[in-house]
Amino acid sequence: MDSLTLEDIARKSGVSRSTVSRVINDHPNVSQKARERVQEVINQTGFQPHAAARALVSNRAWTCGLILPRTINSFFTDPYYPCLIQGIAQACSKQDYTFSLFLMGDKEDEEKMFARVARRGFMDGILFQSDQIGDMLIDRLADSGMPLVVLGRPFQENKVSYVDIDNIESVETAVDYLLRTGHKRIGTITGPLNTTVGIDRKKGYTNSLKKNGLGFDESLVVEGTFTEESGYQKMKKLLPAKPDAIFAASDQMALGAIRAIKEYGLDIPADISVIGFDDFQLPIPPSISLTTIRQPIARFGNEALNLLLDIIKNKDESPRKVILKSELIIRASTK
Amino acid sequence: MDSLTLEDIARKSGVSRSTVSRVINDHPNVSQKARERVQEVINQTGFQPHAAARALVSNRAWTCGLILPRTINSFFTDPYYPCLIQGIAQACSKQDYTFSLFLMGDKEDEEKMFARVARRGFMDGILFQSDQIGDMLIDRLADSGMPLVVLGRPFQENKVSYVDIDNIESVETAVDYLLRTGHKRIGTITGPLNTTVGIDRKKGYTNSLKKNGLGFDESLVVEGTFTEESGYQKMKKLLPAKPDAIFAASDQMALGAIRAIKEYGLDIPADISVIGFDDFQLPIPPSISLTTIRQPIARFGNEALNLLLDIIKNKDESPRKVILKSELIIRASTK
DNA sequence: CTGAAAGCGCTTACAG
DNA sequence: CTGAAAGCGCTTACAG
Repeated sequence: MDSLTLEDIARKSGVSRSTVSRVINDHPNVSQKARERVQEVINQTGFQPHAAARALVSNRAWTCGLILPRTINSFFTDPYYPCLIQGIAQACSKQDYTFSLFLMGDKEDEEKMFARVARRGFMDGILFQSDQIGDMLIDRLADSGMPLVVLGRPFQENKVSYVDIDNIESVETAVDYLLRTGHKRIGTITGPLNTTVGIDRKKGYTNSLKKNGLGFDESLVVEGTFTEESGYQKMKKLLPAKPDAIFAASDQMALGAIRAIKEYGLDIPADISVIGFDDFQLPIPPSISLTTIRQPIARFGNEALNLLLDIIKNKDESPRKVILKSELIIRASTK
Repeated sequence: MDSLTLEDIARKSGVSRSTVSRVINDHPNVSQKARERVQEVINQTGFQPHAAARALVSNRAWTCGLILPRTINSFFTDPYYPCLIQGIAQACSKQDYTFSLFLMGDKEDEEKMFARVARRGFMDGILFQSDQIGDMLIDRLADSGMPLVVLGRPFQENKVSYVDIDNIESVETAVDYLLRTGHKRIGTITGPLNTTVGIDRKKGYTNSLKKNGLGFDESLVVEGTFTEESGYQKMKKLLPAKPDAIFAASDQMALGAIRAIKEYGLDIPADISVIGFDDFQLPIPPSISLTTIRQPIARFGNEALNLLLDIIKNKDESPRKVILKSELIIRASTK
């Protein structure tokens, strides 16, 4: 590792260290000639400014934190997390930012994370994945004054900035669609009801039933955990209630539900229609042609980072929210 | 965000800034009395030293990079990545380190990543997930002089330090076991054969056959991609060859293979025994009781980070390797 | 457009 | 054990 400094580059190109700094930071006040000379030396030597020195003086670390509560069972099986990470990685790369990942397990991790995050000069802001347990942390983080954007609606939605997708509306649309296409007994496998995303998607379901003059049938509603296995187990519980359609709050659960339905000897969509939620468009498409709600996960990461950078730049105090639209994708699992 | 400096703490506790620094860094040369006084002020104010200032002067950023080539299809579906990330996160937390994640897609990401990684004062070292495509990058990274540990055996194994598990030996043991328990026609679904892990696990398979005096039967070997879906598809190809046992190079593929076998109407393990590889011990256990090789994934991350920290501290030049033992876990999918 | 100078917040010999 | 001082490698008014 060479350790050239600005001073070295300045000497080699016959200008002052101020000028070199200006060239590096694309400052306008540099003559064409000087700029070219310096640029040449930089290219030739492969000089890279010292990140820490730069962070110290400019008060900008060019790094943000992504905090994921590890309390979520689905972390290891739900493509949501890799997709989210990919989206944020791409957005960061575009903005010349870097992100540090924090996976919190126990209370101790939490304290350690908090101490490190609080160190000035370390990160410019934080992206925090909303969930039930971690939500206590949101208050602490918000109080610390560190720029913060929550991924998904947090319980304290008026206090912090967040980005979310239109969970309620999109599910409502999907269930409307099922009703319009002649289904009478629509069941749902919800997400965990101690999370806002679980609550909101369930709300979309009940909204639609109510709006269409249908009563709420307890026996048609079960609570899952977003995993394939929970979809499978919960669908078994639902089958005796004889639904003719199912809305599952994630694709993984929809896949599990389909497995249970087939095992039971029923046909999809002839006997039961199934709608999922996610449609992450992975490199390997699922073998089942699933009607589902597509959430724009890549855009989600992108919008979150942009909102965060905006807050960092403008020292904006008032919480802001960004809600992204999802889209119903109709395929072969509904009739 | 308060922005106290060392100087402020020094004033408040009636000592010099040197002494405060010593307290923070646990330097022995501080009187009990001074230490207590300073500690009290620190606790009271919640002072945290400025990370960038510290990194600048101590030449240690307390951050490392984790680089994952995103070229791998299985990134979105294989629990390997979340497990790995968790292992490294835990190890980092213990060592008071932070890690930045780099997910590379195209050539452009690669250049950006490289430029950022090369900036001095930004990261102390790099963990690089081995794979076929990214391996060109390993040379560049190694040449840059940045401390580097590769996760999994890289193709240029003599040039860089790495940690790996005993792929060849453990698979050999597993296939030995199948032979010992009376199986005659053992097939395998390998990993991608342009990766060292794919190659090594296949080698374990052929080693065992050879050692036990069995010929290599082309029709019993197919190449998968580590995903469930590829296990399913490839097993279908394998069934006409009438194997009585299968070694799949990942649990995901084993699960896919089992799906195909059951669909075909055969029984496990009565007709075909199945052994997988991974046994990540996720919070949600798989519904199938699978005989498999357990790789110590949490330890893997831990050992990798420790090796890296060691290299950083000792400026060690000669490449080192750490090989971890896996373990055959016998369950109900073998007879 | 350019350079000399101050300063960011630390750590660490050095002298006492 | 303690403090004054130098210095890490940058950026950014300031004066020209």
